[in-house]
Amino acid sequence: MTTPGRGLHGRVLDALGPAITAGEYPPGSVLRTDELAQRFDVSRSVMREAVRVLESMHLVESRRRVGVTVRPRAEWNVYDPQVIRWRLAGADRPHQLRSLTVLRSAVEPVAAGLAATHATAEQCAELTRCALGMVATSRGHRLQDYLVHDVAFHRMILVASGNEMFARLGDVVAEVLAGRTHHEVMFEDPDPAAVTLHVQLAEAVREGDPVRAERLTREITVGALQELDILAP
Amino acid sequence: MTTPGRGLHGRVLDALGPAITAGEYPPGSVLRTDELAQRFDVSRSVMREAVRVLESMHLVESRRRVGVTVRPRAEWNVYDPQVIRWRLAGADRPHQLRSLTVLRSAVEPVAAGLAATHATAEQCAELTRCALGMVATSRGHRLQDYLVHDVAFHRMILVASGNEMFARLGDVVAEVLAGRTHHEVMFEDPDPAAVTLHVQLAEAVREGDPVRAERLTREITVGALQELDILAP
DNA sequence: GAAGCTAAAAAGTCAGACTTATTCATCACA
DNA sequence: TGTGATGAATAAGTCTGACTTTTTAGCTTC
Repeated sequence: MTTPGRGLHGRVLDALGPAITAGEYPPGSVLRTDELAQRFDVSRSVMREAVRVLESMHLVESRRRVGVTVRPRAEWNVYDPQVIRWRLAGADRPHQLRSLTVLRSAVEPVAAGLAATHATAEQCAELTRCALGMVATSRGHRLQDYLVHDVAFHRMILVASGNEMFARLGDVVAEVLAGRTHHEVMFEDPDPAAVTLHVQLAEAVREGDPVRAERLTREITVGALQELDILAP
Repeated sequence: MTTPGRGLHGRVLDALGPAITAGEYPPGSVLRTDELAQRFDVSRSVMREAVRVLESMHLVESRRRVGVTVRPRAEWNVYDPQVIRWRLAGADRPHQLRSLTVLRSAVEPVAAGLAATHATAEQCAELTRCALGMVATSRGHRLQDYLVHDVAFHRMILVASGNEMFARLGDVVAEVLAGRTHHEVMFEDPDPAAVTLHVQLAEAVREGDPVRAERLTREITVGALQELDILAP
């Protein structure tokens, strides 16, 4: 989690961002900087900085003589980690979770395949450590500890792929896994089959078997998708 | 392409963004707002807005008493369309092009599979139109016209997938295809085999055959990757 | 009814004064 | 000698008020 409230403009963003992404101000809505500044009790300069940030996320568009217009959802920078967090915290969390899980199902298998050929010895070792950690915490209602290893594991796969675009999805995957553990599914211990798949995946990467690594990851992500289907068919 | 120079702070960004992403200010470099404001001949308020935007892209970090620090590349929001454009315009364009093409190879096949089951009749029709347009412009050095249809085709696949995360990669794919046509490979007419694959893909989606759609798209993206290997082995 | 003019509205810009957090160097004390 | 407290310097952060610029909407005129 990033620092919540780095300055006044950050506070404003923490209030406005979630409101906009939640659809509280529907696309086309017009806000006025001065009015917002009054509402949040900050100076116009601070408000302007906040608007600039929202603008860079393509959440709003600022035009002279008209005001700050909320843009349609299709134009939002939905890969911005901040936007993702705001949306995950809001009402369309289930929808968002599904979108991201589908993205994972596309990216992670390919990343795992690349990791099998590119991973360094240290990365392989770390991967195995994570898998063992998952095994060790997979029983006895230690979901919180399990999550830590799970996140580290998937993050390492993405980093070890050697592709920076994949690597930067680590935070997204972390959010999805955390969200799953905290609010939605998984009230009991994780599926033993899934744990085994992770151990085997670490093996495949270590042995430099991209085909097997990709196939195993596909099984993992299919499982993640099925979890969602069970929850919201 | 977005509007270049929407206000003074935009001009500053158009100068600073490319400089930072090009590594002109290496990670750890410290800039001072006042100095930058002087250099670009703008007021401090304008400069502060620009810094806030760079900060929201995780390109820099602003801290009291120390200044504006350039963050390490690994922390940049590399999915921000603006950042992508800056980097594609800079020195590590080849590296960036490769990263993005690998991303395409992961995402597009899955998107095509989803499109085969989710695409509306109108989307299927548009897809076919695009494919025919590609055929029509595939000979006689009409690369510019070909590109338009190619971009529209891939964009439609991503949109028709029904997943918003995929849909938002349309701009990225457009940048990659445009970059390829304009500067790097493709001095002659496009590969006829690739054109055929697109026609068949439109077919597969129309017929609702996800497996075939995914397989065909994999062939297309493998081709795109090979093009890069030929250029920079 | 179309073209052009005018006035208002809201963002954009600037300058300057002031506040606050953070760092670094100095100094006293153990 | 090392450690902790003190204080000054520094750069970002904030606020205010005046002014500029662009764009729209309404009105006038032909």
